[in-house]
Amino acid sequence: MVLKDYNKEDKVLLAVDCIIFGFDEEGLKILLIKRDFEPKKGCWSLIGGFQKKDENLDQAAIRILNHLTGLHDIYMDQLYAFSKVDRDPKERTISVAYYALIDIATHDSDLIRLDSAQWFSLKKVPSLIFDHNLMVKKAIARLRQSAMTKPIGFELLPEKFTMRQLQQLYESILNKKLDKRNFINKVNSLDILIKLEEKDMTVSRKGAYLYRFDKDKYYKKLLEGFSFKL
Amino acid sequence: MVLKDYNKEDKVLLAVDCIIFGFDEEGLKILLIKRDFEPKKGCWSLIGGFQKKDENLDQAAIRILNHLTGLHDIYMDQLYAFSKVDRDPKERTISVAYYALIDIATHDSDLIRLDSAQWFSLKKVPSLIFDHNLMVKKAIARLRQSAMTKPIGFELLPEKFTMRQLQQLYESILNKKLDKRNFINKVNSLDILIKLEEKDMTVSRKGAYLYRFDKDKYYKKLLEGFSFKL
DNA sequence: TTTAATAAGTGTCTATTTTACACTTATTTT
DNA sequence: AAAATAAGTGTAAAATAGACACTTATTAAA
Repeated sequence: MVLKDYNKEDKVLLAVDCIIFGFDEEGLKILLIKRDFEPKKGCWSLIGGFQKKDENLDQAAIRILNHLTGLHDIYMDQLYAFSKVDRDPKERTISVAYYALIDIATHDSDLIRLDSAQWFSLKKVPSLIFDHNLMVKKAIARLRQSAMTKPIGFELLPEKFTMRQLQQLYESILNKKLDKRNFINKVNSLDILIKLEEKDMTVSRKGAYLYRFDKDKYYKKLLEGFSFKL
Repeated sequence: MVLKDYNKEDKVLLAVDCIIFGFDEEGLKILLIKRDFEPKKGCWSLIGGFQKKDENLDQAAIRILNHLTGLHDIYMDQLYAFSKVDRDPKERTISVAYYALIDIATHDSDLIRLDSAQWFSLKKVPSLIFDHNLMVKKAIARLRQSAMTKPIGFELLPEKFTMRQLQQLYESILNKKLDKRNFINKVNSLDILIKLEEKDMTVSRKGAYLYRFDKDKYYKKLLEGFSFKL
């Protein structure tokens, strides 16, 4: 064989589905939409769409997310390619899943126009179309893994946040209670937070100091990675 | 929109490329082939092929690996989908990379018929076609990550092996020297090895005890995971 | 204005894990 | 019999992780 004939090869539809993690005072959630088209019209599903010829998968994921939710400038990462032959009953489709992290409050305004979308707590995710529940499961596992090896939070928390919020974020992700003092000591040892003068007075009578991430140090740690045993 | 017209969507060629890691007395290597077809005939490349309609990606990876190398019953894992628009100059192609782990000696006989294939030490990987060097880089990073969070070695070592071989494997993967005593202590604490009566007398005058993996405990640890700081 | 209620904030001690480090042993070849 | 080779072995110090309880600032209610 001298020339491989690409034309003889099967082509497939390539979809992108997005697992959008959000965080608010109730904990970690994912964003789902009620499908308004067949197949599986009326069922809950991840946000998704098809890749176009002139874009790579990252771009497709960003476009689809923005188009369906209005969200922009969102952190996204590729998760996994799902390829079971009959995963989409209508036509052979391979789906590359991406996951995104956002702070729900910060992006609330973007999402207001989305009446068919809804946030679901991780523990209350309904039955989804196709293999979307599997995608969600895998995304949670990945997020958990990430939480223990690199700083996350930057994307999921508002610019200013309290230690308690950060702890609650980690508790949601890891699905377990953490000790307040140990958590603070650990986080402080990472040296990626800046303590502000300002206090958040809405959550308690005493008020809680606000922090923000030191972006430079945050991204440095992101590259290095660490082992965060919690 | 009530019915989404799948037919309007772009279809693409979906390729699978395999990063095959092998281990022998010289260390960790990857298997490359010299392409005998266009484009890029004569260049070094990963083993790859196209996915067919009636198979999922895992199956495609297994088929391609077996077809091109004769290897079978090989551990493989999906790595990442590479989708840069012009990654393949001939036609728009998305490639899902898989990586495989094998013990070179054990599979030598399978590979004998492959005169266009060659093992390259990780440090001497030549320039490859398309984005294959990027794939290799990402696969090494993944392998390194895996080595620290779950037991590997089962696939890369012969059935019976010495502690030194296991240590050399980890040294190759992590690309650093490890302390002999600390390594043994750590490995023993995992409780996944069975020490045999038998010694390997080929490597030293004193001989070295052979070990084998306790499959049950090995797979149990694989599910649990661990933190292996080396 | 005093009291009660709420969540924030703070430090130490113990257990576990990780790291550093050097000599003896079994065997073969000379 | 001596020399050479790689295997095999343990302990102490340092770093990290985990357990644990009281005080403080503030507001709302009495």
